[in-house]
Parts: sequence; structure tokens; C-alpha cells
Amino acid sequence: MSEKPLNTPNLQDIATAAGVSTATVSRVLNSPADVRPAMRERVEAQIRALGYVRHGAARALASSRSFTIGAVIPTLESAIFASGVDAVENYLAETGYTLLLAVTNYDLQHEYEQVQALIERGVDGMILVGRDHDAGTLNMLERQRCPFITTWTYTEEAAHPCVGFDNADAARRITAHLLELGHKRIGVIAGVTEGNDRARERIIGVRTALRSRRLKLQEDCLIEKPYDVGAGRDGLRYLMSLPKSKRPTAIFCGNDVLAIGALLEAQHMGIHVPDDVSIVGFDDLPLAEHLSPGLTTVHVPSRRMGISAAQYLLASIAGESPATHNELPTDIMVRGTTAPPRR
Amino acid sequence: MSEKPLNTPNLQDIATAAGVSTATVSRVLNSPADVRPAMRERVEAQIRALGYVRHGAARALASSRSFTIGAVIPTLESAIFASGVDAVENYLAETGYTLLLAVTNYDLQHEYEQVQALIERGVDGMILVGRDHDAGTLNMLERQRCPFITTWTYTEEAAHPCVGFDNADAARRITAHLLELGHKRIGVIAGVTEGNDRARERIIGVRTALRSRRLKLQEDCLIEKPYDVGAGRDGLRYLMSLPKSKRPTAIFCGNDVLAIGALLEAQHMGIHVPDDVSIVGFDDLPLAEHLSPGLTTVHVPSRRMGISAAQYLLASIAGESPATHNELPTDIMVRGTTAPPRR
DNA sequence: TTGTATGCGTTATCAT
DNA sequence: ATGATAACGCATACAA
Repeated sequence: MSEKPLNTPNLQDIATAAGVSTATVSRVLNSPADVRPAMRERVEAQIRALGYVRHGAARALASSRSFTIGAVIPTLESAIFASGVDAVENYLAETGYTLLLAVTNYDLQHEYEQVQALIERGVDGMILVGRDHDAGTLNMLERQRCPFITTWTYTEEAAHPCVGFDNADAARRITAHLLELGHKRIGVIAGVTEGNDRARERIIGVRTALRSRRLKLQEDCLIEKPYDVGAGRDGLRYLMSLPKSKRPTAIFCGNDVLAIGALLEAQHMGIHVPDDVSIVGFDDLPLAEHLSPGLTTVHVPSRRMGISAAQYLLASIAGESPATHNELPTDIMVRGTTAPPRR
Repeated sequence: MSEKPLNTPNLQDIATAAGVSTATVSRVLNSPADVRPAMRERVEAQIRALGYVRHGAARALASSRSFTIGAVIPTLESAIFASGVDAVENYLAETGYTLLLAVTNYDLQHEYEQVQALIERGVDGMILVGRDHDAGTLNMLERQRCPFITTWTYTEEAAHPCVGFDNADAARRITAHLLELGHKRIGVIAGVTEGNDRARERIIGVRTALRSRRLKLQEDCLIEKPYDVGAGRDGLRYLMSLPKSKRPTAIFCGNDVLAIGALLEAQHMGIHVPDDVSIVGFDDLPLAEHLSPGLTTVHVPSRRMGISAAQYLLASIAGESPATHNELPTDIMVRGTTAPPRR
């Protein structure tokens, strides 16, 4: 009959109700070990009774820690990014952090704005994707002393903390697999390269593999497509429409979504994979192994990458000095979509 | 030579640099129309010069608005949720809001904790999925006066704001499609039902459709499976292993991921779809239409749902009184995986 | 171990 | 149109 929680209670209300100071309440919340058990319980009882929930803004203002981490990714429409974010969120939740998520739609200018928005929200650290960024973006991060790490790309000499892998080399390796099977004319259905270093580097990897065999990528065998299944289908149809002498016997797709499209379109057209044409992808989506034939692709450890990035950030915030350059392995998953060229 | 931005500048620094009061700086930031153009420019120049970025925590503390919205979803491993979140984020970004994202892994207790975490971060509104929630969760939301809306489910009599559709009815309709083709024995590969009202209601919908034809769902024709392609394959194998007299001629899958698994497994087994067995899914993933045969499924407008939820919240925050119960249409996409039973 | 008091960077109210 | 100033709710250095 006497409780009137008209407004949501604050530290002071709890303190009053428990007959202690706000400092004590703050302590049972943040360093319970520092307060005598009896008193702690008394306070905790009131916290429960009044349904107290911390005021993050006030906390952040007073302590300059928000217990939030920001992630800025190209899109959530890509299962592989979504999966990485899922891993990040799960990991952060375990450690008491919350995720602020922003999407760039592969627009570097928009990325800049999103990064600013997250900094304004006071994130304690930030995860970025790739190394293509507006100069101002990295600048802001540094001026604001916001710890950050880039993902999905790795090079020894990277100027900033990163966790990822060598896209060019992975593409080179899976192309080498094609070349070893005896293919000489390789087609490429690349992802959009603008503002996307990963897509560009994967093409470079294909070229490197070809060059090492004194082969070249024919320019009409390279086509750039947006990230969707239909585009993959279009890409395949285009490549297969090339005159026989220029028609590739194997196709490297910049990602699995394009590869799945290419594979499905081949089946629609009655073109046999891998007998008539070999297809490889990149990412190793969960679906890849279930297709028939199974898609030969590059496995990318997106969850591990996300977790590793989060770990770096938390360690960094904690004042530790974790390794800044972290390379993850990528395996070539050889499945059913590759075989020697028909002769 | 004189500028030493050792610490990140605050309102006061800008004010001093521009020779005005903090109130004025705050005004050029928040209601530029209230300040004379000349002065406004002077201030804006300093804002740019010193690279000022707003301190969200301080803003939130003083104004009790954080310009953030929370979303708590089951998982990002599901493309359909990821897509909805993507839409929400894009919409919020347009309107100056930022997204706080949390994942429950279909655990209602964890959802409670995530909701609390987001409330602590001061979100101005919250998006939830489904109507299965811990009692405490909704309670907390209300006590904290945090506007919220549930998605993915709709009923006229819902006790809280919601935007979605009638899962049972959609399932009933696509099952009716099967029955109209002449199927009598329907198999069901359902998603996990625990803590997932949508999965449960879809099964109810199947039962309703059957009942209206005086048919019943045979209990060994109903199997519950986790959300992945492999599980869909297992499910199909199980149903096809039933003795001929009990074997279903058509299969309702609780979602497209299971349906895709079922379809692929049928193809692996040399079972022809739809001649030997019809398969329907639920969600209409982008891939569904590209499969061969194309997957007959229920189209769910996940992006529109997310945007609608965000709109409701923003309107609600703005003090408007938007419609609280919003039903979205779901179309049955009849494609190639359904046909009359072989006779 | 507990309490007191100050300050965190804004917004908003009230003057001017 | 602009300035002075009091909250906002908490953490923390310091005192007891």
C-alpha cells in the first residue's frame, strides 16, 4: 500500500529504501565483493523489490564506458555476414556487452556516417569489414580513441588491427585447383568490386594463379554481378553464350550466392556440372555441401573471425595489448562441382 | 601551432572557440533554425575545425532520448530474420536512429536478459519477435515505459502492439492448396516448437486445413527439426521411409530451410518432386524461386514487417498514436514443387 | 567497509 | 536570439 513506483527508480531510491548511500548501491552493482554480505543482501532485496534497472547513459557519462561494441558491415542480406554478426553478438552477450549494428550497403560515405553515429552512441570499440574505407572514417576512429579492428581481410603489413585472411591467396588456391584439373579457360563471375576490396582481391588471386601457368584471364570471361542468385544465373548464361572457342570450361564465382545461381542455371539449361563446366564458389555457405553436386568452394570462418575481432576489442579495452594482426585459415572444400574439362 | 586537441572536444570547447555559450552550440546542433545564420556558421566552422562529435550518453542523460532502437530476435542465422533486421537498420539510419541488436537463440530466459540489457542501454523503443515471452519480459518493458511491438505474429485480440500475420491461417491456406490437388496424406517437417509460437501455429494451421476435409494429421507423419538444411534432409528421409500405406504424398515444411533440405534430399534419393512427392515451404527465401523445381511456399514480407515495426515505434516515441495492430498479407507462391499425387 | 561530494557533457528552463 | 544555470543518474576519489 505504500509503494508508489511512479517513476522508474534510480540509485538514490534504492539507497533510501535500503538505508544506505548511493555509493554502496553502486558498489553492490559493480563490485559486490567490496560490500559486506549482510548489507549487500539488503540492497539486492530493494533492487529486486523496486525493479531497478541501471541507467546506461548515466553510467557511461560517469565512467566513460558504455559496455557496447559497434559493428559496421556491408549488409545483413548476406548470410555470411549475418552469421559473423550472430557470433559476435553471442560472444558479447556472454561478456556483458551489447551490440550496436550498422549497415553500409557497400557505400563508403554511408559507412563514414554510420561510424560517426556509433561513436556518438559511445561504443567502447568497433568492428569494421574490409580495408576499403573513407580516409575520414579511420581518422575519426583514431581521434576519438575508439579501438577498432577490421575483418575479412588480412595482410602482414596492414596499417591497422585486423583479423581475416588473404582473399587473393585463397582465390589463387582454389583457381589452382581448377588448373590442376587441366582447365585452361577460366571464367569469372565476380562480386561488385566498387568499394569492396575483397571482391577485387579475389579477382587478383585468379589472375595470379593463371599467370603462374602462363595463362591469362580473357576480359570477356570476366563479368561483375551484384550479390544475388539471379545475378549468378545471368552470369552463367552469359559465359555459356560465348563462342565455343572462348567459352570457359571452369568458372570462379566471387561468392557462393553467385555460384549457387550459376549452378542452378546450368541445371536449368541442361548443362551438366561438372562434366560440361566446373564451378567454384567462395564462402562455404551452409547450403553449399547439400547441393548436388556439392559446391567446391573456399571455407571462410566467419564466426571465428567475428569472435576473434570481439576478443581483440575487449582485451584492448581492458588495457591489454592483444595481437593486432590475426590470420585465419581458409580451406578449399573440394566437392562435386569440379572435374577435369571434357576432352 | 596553437590547437592542441588532446582530449576529444566537448560542447564547452566549441563554445569557447566560437565565443558563444554552450546553449548556443547545443542549439545549432539540435534546432539550427533558432540561431541567427551568421552565428550558426561561426559555430559550425568550429565544430568542423575541432572535429566535434556529440556525446550520446550526456545527451541521453539530459534529454532522456537515446536515438536508439532495440531489436531482439531469435537468431541471425536465419536469412529471413537477418533480412528483416537489415530493413529495420536501413530505415532507422534514414531517420537518425541506431540499432541495438540482441539475439535470443530461441531461449525465453535469455530473451529476458537481452531485453533488460537493451533497456539499460536506454533504447527508445524495442522490437520483439513472436508472442511467446517470459512474463517478466513484457512486465519490465511496461514498467520502464519502453514502447515495444512484437512482429511475426498477428491476431486481432493481441494484448500488445504487433505487426505480422496469422501463421496458422497462412499454413492452413498452403495446406489447402495441397488438399485441392488431391493429397490426403500430408507429412509435416516442423521447426522446433519450444518457445516458438510461430512453429506451433503453423502446425495448427495444417491440422485445421485437414480437419476441414475430415482428414487428420497422422502422428508419425509429424516430425520436428532444428533450423538447418541437413535437418530438412533427415526429415524427408524419415517420412519417405514410412511404410507405403502411411507415407505422405505431400510434405509441409515449417520453413524454407527445411523445405530446401527436403527437396535436395529427395533429389539425392532419386525421388521426383513433385511427381513422387509434393513439398511446400514457408518464408519464401530468395533462393526458393531459383530452385528447380521452384519451391511452392508462403511469402512472408519480412522487410516490410521490420519497417512497419520501426515506424510504429518512431511514431509512438513522437507522441503520436499509430495503429497498434497491423496485419500484413502473405501470399501463397505456387511454383514447381507441388502437383497432384501420383495415382 | 561505508559515506560524502564532485564531475561527467548535455539539454532545457528561465532570464535577458 | 542568446546566455546562465540547474538538473539528469551514476561512478569514483577521498574521507571517515
